[in-house]
Amino acid sequence: MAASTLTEVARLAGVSPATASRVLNGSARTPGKDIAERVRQAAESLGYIPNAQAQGLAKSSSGLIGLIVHDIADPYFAAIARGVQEAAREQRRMVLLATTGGGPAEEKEAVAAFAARRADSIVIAGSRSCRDEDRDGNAELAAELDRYCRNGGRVAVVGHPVVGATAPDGYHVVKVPNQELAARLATELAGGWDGDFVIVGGPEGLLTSDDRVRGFQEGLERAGRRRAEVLRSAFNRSGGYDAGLELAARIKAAQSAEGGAAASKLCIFAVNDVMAIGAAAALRSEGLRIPRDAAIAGFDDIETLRDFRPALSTVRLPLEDIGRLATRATGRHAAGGDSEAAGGAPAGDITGEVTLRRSTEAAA
Amino acid sequence: MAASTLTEVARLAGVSPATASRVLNGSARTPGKDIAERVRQAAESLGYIPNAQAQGLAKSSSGLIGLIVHDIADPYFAAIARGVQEAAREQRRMVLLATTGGGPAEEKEAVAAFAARRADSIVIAGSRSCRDEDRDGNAELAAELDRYCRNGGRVAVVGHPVVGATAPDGYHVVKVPNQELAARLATELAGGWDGDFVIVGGPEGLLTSDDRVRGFQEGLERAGRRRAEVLRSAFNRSGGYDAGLELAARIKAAQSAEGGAAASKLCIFAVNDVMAIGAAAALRSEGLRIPRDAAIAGFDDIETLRDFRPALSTVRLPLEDIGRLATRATGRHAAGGDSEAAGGAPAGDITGEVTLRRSTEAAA
DNA sequence: CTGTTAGCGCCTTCAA
DNA sequence: TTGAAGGCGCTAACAG
Repeated sequence: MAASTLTEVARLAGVSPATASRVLNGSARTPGKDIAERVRQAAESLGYIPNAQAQGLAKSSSGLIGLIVHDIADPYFAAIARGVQEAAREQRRMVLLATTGGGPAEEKEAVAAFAARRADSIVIAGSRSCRDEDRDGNAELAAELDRYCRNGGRVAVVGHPVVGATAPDGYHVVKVPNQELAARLATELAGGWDGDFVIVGGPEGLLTSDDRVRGFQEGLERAGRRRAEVLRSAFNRSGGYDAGLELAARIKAAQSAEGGAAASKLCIFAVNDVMAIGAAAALRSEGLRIPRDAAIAGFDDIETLRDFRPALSTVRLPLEDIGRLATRATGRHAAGGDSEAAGGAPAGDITGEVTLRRSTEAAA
Repeated sequence: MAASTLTEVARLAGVSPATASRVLNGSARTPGKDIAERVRQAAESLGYIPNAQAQGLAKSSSGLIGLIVHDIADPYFAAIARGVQEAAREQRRMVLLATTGGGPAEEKEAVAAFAARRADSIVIAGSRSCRDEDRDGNAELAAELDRYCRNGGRVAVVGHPVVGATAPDGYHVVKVPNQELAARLATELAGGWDGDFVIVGGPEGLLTSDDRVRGFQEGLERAGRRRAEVLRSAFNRSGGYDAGLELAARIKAAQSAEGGAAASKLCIFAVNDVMAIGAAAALRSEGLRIPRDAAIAGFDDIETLRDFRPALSTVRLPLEDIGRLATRATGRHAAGGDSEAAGGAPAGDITGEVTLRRSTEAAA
């Protein structure tokens, strides 16, 4: 009742298993046309499906690519996953999914699990952290990755290298110019905004968040503005909401102090779209309107959020491309820096685009 | 340079591979404490990672669960995927992801690929179709699933059984009461709405869409209202947008004909949230406001869309639970209908909740 | 309680 | 070109 095997196919076709194998997979070239046809028919009639585990064991390569994300339901990761999936399909590989909630300890476990399954490569998405509490976790993750690479595995990390990881062979980083883009966003915003800026950031030590905060401050400085205060909260909608409540209180206080809405208005930069949406919801729940009482901008340009009103100013990141590129970087043929040397722009060059929309319009 | 093997560990510990295996995995109980400790140390010092492929080959069971979705970046599927992922983790299994774009042909390929990898079970999410063009595809998919089940695989389908599939052992359907919930939505809506209803549905033959359309009509009827006209378009945001444009034109025509906004207003039911958002965007782009000029409701209650304004009336579906349940239904210990017989409510009973929000408020 | 012996299903040298 | 033999790493029956 178990699935039929290559041996059975061979027997039915009256050939040796070796021959059957040669026909059904493309080792050299398909042997004698008549023989080949017989084998194929036998396979067909038995409903033969090759056992990938056995193939993998014999060839020691599995056709698997492991993807590690914080949370697959987060639209940011879902978009990256789509890119990974597409690229994997091109390479005729399957993707193994692991969600970790963001801790390096879980990430380490995921890497080990992938290694056990002999995944050919691993893509790690999700912000790295350099907080003290994550020190040990990071070190263990780095060690695990190192071992994986030494055993011939390929790794691509989105954003930042794993903290403390040496860069062994097969270790790629898909860099995302968070800092530069945040700076550009700040500059453009400063051009049309008189009031002060506030940043709603994630916890200190989250590299992606830190980059965006730093970049935004730089951009402000470049535009001759004073640095923005930074509020810290969770790197998700609820964090944004909390910060939003705090800000709403301040705004209302300022408004009543100055006796009118003519007060200098605040422009809020949340380090990702989801936080921005949370903050906006909080302001709204306190009776404030955007952009009348405050402006707000995010980062990522999450597709599902594009219909949000007022339309959110943000930085468009090509999330799918990021996933695709990371995956391709770990492909069999992507080992060397050839594409970089030959084609001009390195294949891993991600770029984004500042996108100003209504949420930061100066007009009341 | 390749990862170290069990044999190496055994040799280093001075025991037989069998013993090492017994220690490192839990077959009976761990042998002699001293021996066990030695083996564990040897494994540790070699950085031993068991080869899951080899284990799978030997035990003929892989610890893999395959998940088939239309598009992982679609928040509906992403939410289900999260549930699947969680349940898989509980069962110490890993999830293999396949995205198909919705065609039965691709789904069949995915099933075959999972079968090749010897996935223990498969979860299929995404609407079934009974359109003519999908007839052959459905048949092939059904055949493939059948074969998979006969070989001992377990399958759970979300929503509807695969068209034409006999129900072999190990084949589960997680039913979603789309029709009933849509009916309830219609009834509740009818209670607070005087005007006419229109349905924005997906293409005819998409079972989920059809169920929701049918249910909504039923609910209307039950409430003593006349049936709604049904507009057909793509089962995604852009389909909703197209339909929205069409409706906007009608609404404006009606308004100017009656010379005022006092005309009987339209309530639009889009068969899923994403379509509803698309339709809402279209209305807005034509200068119409919700719920002033028309009401609108969706289905699913997608999390990312909850901050949309005006808040969307919809039917909350426990997407994560659905994924979890589907996964559990295919677990090793979920074979029989025991849970159903023993625990009262069948484990696969999904329920939803009508959630009325501002988008369908009658007040102008 | 431990070691020995066969495979799991396939691929890949090697001879023929 | 085709077949025979060995092994990928592990587990599961036996035997000791």
